[in-house]
Amino acid sequence: MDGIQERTAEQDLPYNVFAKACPSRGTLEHVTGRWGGLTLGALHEGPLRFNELRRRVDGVSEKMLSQTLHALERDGLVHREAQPTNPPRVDYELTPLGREVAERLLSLIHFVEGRMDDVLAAREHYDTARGAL
Amino acid sequence: MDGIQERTAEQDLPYNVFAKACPSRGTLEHVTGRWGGLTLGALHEGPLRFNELRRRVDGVSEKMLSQTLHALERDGLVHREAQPTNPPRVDYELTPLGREVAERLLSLIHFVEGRMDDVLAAREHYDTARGAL
DNA sequence: CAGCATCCAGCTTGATACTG
DNA sequence: CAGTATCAAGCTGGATGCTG
Repeated sequence: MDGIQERTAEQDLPYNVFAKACPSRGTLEHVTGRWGGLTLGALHEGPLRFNELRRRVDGVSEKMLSQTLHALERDGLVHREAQPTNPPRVDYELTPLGREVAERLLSLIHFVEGRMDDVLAAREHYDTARGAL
Repeated sequence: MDGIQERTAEQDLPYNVFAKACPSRGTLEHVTGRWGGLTLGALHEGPLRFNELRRRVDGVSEKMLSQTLHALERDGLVHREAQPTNPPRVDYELTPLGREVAERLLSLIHFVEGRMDDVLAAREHYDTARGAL
């Protein structure tokens, strides 16, 4: 086995996602939510403007992207840079903290992407086993 | 409104979460969803029975846990071992694939937990800056 | 271009009750 | 214990229209 840190989930941290009332739960949800993860992932490549981001994150609506961006900015993961030009130009980019979060997220995303064949196979197996009952 | 197929600066993978129609998107959502992540995190410590899991994942309802577990089992991330005893006993545990996913997820979770002070500070800053307008 | 406000369909969720 | 079934409520998110 590789040298994975074999710690049991609860360490002596002040914050614990497993507790319902912990604020870390909320932040984790912003990060892993439907659009949060994809937004952070897209921004990991570099700064993007609002509509660039929208095209990049396939399927997101204007409203949801705006909402997502606000939540991430509030959590200090994304920096918003508005230029008072006409037409307006606004760039979004990851903060150093956001970059670290995005890296860990991307590690998960890429892993899942890389193992989709296994997942799909498991799915098929599960479904046929069920159908046979 | 078709999706962008082009990959970004990413690697050359057949699956791409950024595309709306990619099945990896669904799996990623099972994994990072409201309860999926916490469930995988809890199971990373070892096998747990249904109600143990419920207690561990604070706030999850019976129904949501059941639903979550089914999705994860179908995706091949969790293994369900039922013993036909009375009263019934069912153990859930991660598959090897599930363990790898859980590790990456936990890396993210622990990172977020460890930086919550920064997040909370950013939040406060954002809110007071807004309120001042 | 970069958004905010509003409306509302429908999906998600939580209670509750019930089964094996 | 380990779930399933059902139903109401509420939140999510898309469409639309408007502003600077």
